[in-house]
Amino acid sequence: MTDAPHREPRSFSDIDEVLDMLRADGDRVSAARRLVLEALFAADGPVSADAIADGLDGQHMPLDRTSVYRNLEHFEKLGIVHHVHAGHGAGLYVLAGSGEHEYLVCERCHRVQAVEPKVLDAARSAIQRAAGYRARFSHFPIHGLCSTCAGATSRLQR
Amino acid sequence: MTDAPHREPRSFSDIDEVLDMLRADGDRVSAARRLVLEALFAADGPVSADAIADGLDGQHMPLDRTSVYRNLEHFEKLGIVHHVHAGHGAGLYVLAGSGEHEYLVCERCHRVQAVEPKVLDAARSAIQRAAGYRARFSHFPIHGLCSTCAGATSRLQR
DNA sequence: TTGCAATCGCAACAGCGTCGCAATAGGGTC
DNA sequence: GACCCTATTGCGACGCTGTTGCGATTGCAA
Repeated sequence: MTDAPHREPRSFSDIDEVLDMLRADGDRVSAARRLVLEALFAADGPVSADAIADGLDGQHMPLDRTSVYRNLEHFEKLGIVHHVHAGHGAGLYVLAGSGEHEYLVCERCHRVQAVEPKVLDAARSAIQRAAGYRARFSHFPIHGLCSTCAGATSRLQR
Repeated sequence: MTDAPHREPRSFSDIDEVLDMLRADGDRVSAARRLVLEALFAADGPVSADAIADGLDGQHMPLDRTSVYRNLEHFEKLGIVHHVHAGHGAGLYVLAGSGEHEYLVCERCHRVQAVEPKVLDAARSAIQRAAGYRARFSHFPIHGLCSTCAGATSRLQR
């Protein structure tokens, strides 16, 4: 799970568009590649490499973990995929097709929420002012309590 | 590296104070425990369990990794130590003695900077407003570029 | 000094990710 | 459609981080 994409994120909305991007690159369109992409398109959020290898739900034939990791890394280099570290446990992969996102993870319900980077710009400025850091939450998300869990917790504490 | 401390962070400034806290708790003061604490006091920031086991610099006799992990976890339950995930790689442990801290990690130079929680309160409010999350950066830090590296990067890009 | 439970250290294991290498299979060419 | 070349696959093994089981050791209280 090497960092740093080699290309800018690329936009697409279709699996065939991605396959064409691969072909245009001189890459082969193998069965495994197709299945990894199908799993990513089928997922409704970031998913682990293992989940993809198992076919998310056991639908498709199980793929070799190594190949899945290699393809995800390959896709990441091409700007088709990127990954997030949502806490302990495995890294999670998402299609980059709809532009960059940043993430928030609830420490209690473990839900991973994606937001447009501009949503966090005010927070980014505050961090810049307070600590001099230019923060990015696309690879390592913000951790905390989502509103639902925060509500539940404070109700319990009362 | 189980989460959730069992006690509130406790304050202390001295290794003997900590040893007394252990004794007061009915815990034994073993050689291994003493060495782990010495390593934590000697470190000038968060350190990995392996670094502690190796004696930071090979000064003390190497300790068993398992024992180090078990002691760190034990100390964490007592509110003496807590740990941070600074990126890929191993978790990092710090004494809790001087109160809670939150962390920022530079994605480029990998330096881990600790700040008082109140420094990030404005950012926390901005996140609360923008996404409804109550953010905590004490266990999973903020990632980004520190001012030095951000400066170096923008200079290179020019 | 003795006795016993807390702690230790070793060996083994689990999860995540990577590497090396021989076998397979895309896909261009004839 | 057959052929060839090499990108890609899948297997086995490994590395790192952390955990578990268990017999041996050792604090420490009596």
